[in-house]
Amino acid sequence: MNPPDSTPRPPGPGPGRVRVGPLLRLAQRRAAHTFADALRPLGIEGRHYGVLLNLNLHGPLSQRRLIDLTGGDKSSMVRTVDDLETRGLAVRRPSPTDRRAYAVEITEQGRALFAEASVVADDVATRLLGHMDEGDQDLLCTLLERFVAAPEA
Amino acid sequence: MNPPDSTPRPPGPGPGRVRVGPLLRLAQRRAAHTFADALRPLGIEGRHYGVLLNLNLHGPLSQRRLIDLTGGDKSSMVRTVDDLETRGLAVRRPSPTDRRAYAVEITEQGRALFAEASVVADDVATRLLGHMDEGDQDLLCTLLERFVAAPEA
DNA sequence: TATTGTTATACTCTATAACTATA
DNA sequence: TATAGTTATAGAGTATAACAATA
Repeated sequence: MNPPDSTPRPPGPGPGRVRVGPLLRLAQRRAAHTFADALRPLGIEGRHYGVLLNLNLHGPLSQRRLIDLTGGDKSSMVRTVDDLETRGLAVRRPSPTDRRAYAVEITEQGRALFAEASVVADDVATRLLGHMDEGDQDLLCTLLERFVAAPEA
Repeated sequence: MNPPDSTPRPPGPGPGRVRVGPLLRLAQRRAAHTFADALRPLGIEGRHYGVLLNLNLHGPLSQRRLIDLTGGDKSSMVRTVDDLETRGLAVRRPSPTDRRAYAVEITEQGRALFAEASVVADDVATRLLGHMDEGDQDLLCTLLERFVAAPEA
């Protein structure tokens, strides 16, 4: 039968945890679209920005390490680093410690474009988070950091 | 009426709102993989679970409304509802108020499988969030709810 | 034996447009 | 004119396996 039980339960603090998957999906899509639109004039996409951010933060990294830090798989990372190298934003140098690996390094041009992109990213973040309390904005980022810092199962 | 930013963020290695994009990407990938693996034995994917969850929560919904609630686009939603209907987990009924639209409704079988899937989802959520403090787990979900509840730009 | 990076391939997801029937 | 849903198609993203060089 048709139970008139259409109880529109408010998304209160109740059964939230099972929704973490669907919620992350929605949140990521919203952020990805906004970022993509904003970065398009700079000629890069989110995946490029993520790599530049980590190269700028941590110094030269192997593609393996970049995959762990930004997500994706080996073949995608090859394409992303190819793109960055073609545009002169990063270079592949031989790793000093592992002859199998590269040390992908950000260039001067890369740093310059990353600085531009960071202004854009900050503006995007402001738009994405602007409807939330200021404290909650930082809290969300902090909790996301903790979430992704999970020990590998 | 935001007060002037009296709490300056450390611009250095701190959380940093500019990282909300890359962080959401990482978080979503982690959750999506874990959910997909766990739901596979039940024969559904994350997108199906998201639709069932909202149908169970809100009652019959148009495909338009489902898109707003779960993300995706019109063609993807057609496929997802097709899948659910083929498996007898949901049915398309004519909308009582709009003859263009369907009222997608969860079936008895749908509720049964959703109950199973929710057990799985809860287990997955426990694994995904298990390394965080209990309070932080709920807080993350609550903040994600607020994040995706942004007024459409 | 395992791992880094490359290449090739297939598959899924996404975006877009055209179309209908309604509003 | 605009919207709900369908269909078709192209493009991007993703997963997978094979391979060479090195650990």
